[in-house]
Amino acid sequence: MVNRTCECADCQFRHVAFSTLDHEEVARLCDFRQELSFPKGGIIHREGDPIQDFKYLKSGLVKVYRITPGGEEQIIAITRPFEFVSNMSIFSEDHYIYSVSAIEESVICSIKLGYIRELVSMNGRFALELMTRISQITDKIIVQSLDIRRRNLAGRVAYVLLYFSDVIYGSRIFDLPVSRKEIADYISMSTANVIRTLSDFRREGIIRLNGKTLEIADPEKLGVISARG
Amino acid sequence: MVNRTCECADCQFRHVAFSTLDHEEVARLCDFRQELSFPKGGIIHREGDPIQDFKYLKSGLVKVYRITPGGEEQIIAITRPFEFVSNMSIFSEDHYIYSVSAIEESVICSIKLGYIRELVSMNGRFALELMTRISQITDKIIVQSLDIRRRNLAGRVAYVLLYFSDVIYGSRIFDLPVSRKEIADYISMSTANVIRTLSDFRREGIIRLNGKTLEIADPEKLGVISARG
DNA sequence: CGCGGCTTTGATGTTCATCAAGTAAAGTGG
DNA sequence: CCACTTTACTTGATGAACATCAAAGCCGCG
Repeated sequence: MVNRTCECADCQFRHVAFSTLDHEEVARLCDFRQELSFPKGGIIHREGDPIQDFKYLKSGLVKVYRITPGGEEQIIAITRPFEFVSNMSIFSEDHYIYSVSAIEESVICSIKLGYIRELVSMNGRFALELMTRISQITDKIIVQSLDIRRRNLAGRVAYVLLYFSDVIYGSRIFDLPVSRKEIADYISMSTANVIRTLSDFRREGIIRLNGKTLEIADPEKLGVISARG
Repeated sequence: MVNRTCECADCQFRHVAFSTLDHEEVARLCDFRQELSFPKGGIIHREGDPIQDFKYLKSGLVKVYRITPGGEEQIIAITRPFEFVSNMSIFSEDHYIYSVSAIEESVICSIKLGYIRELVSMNGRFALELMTRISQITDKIIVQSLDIRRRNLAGRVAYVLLYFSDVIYGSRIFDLPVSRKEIADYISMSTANVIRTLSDFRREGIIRLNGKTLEIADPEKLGVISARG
């Protein structure tokens, strides 16, 4: 699960937020860094765990979620690499307010938060770069939450399918990474109605759906439903 | 509308994010700073305007909102002083993605963004302080949006009344700062149903309501409705 | 095979938005 | 200050949207 080899200097992911670090800073980074692998379904951290590391996703796919007082999962984000995993709250809280788990097998780069704070303090360009990245990510989450809220059910399903297609996979054909129930938890509707809406789209020829495999047959129409909804 | 006198060194709002600045930095701040007053209803900035300043609210009450493709207002936040006004996007975008207007007469402290970036670069403690503040604010917005999404109508109305009471006014009796329609735009429901739900609460003795004046007569029951909804 | 979890569909009732009509309140111009 | 106009508020009635419940099919896994 842990891999301590460190080739940060050559890491292709330095552009995520570490492009401004100099030679020595990168070298020190290795001392504060771990690479962690998680199997499908593995929990990266839970609500309430103490925040001790700055983590970002190197490969895989994760979901960020919380448990409501009623005991249901509410999914906040499903994201690909380069989006931070512990983006929110690392500067404002000392315990996580959301859980994160791996939807696909995932690799996390985990850096001691103390060193990140040190870098922010010492390296102004790093501070600016990091703020920019974190802002981008939180902006996206807020916009997505507002987008979902203002849509009706068909609009929500269309929206999330286009999100998977355009943002997550960049392809009109892909395997749904989550269960119907998780889609429901993501866009705040009931599982039955997610399935019903998918069946409607299939009957209307907007999508082709076979188990988890989905093809968006008519992206324009799906876009109209998403926009109008 | 503009007030150029500068007594930043003594400003009671330095704790917002400027507590770590030294003497000289505060002095320079004055060169990059303006104080702007807005009447009730005044627009502080609009979606699409270029972002040139870091702004925060010194007094008053503002709403942050966007216009949906359908032409309706969707309110993202209603906030009191110390919460930044142009918090989001100042590091990730060069044009505002939300509009902000004054619900009550408001005073904004507006600082050239270039100087803020300079401070972040030069003063690590300031960078950390600012990141912490911005994180707190975006965290709150995300949580609130998720909270609203998972509630039914009665729960949403109860939630927003408790928000006004506990967070905005700190009192069980207050004047509603916004119209019924704005409440609807805030919690994503129709105006008629906001009114209906308020009438229900009044009939059940949970609130007393006379025009804009509202008293929460039974906070416990309202809390239950908010929690269960 | 047989069991348990995910999926699908139908039936039902509730929740909610919309429409319409009316009332109160708040501006506006003379 | 009053008549007029407009905007905000309120309520009821209606139908559409949506959640919930129940039953059955499917599929993977022991």
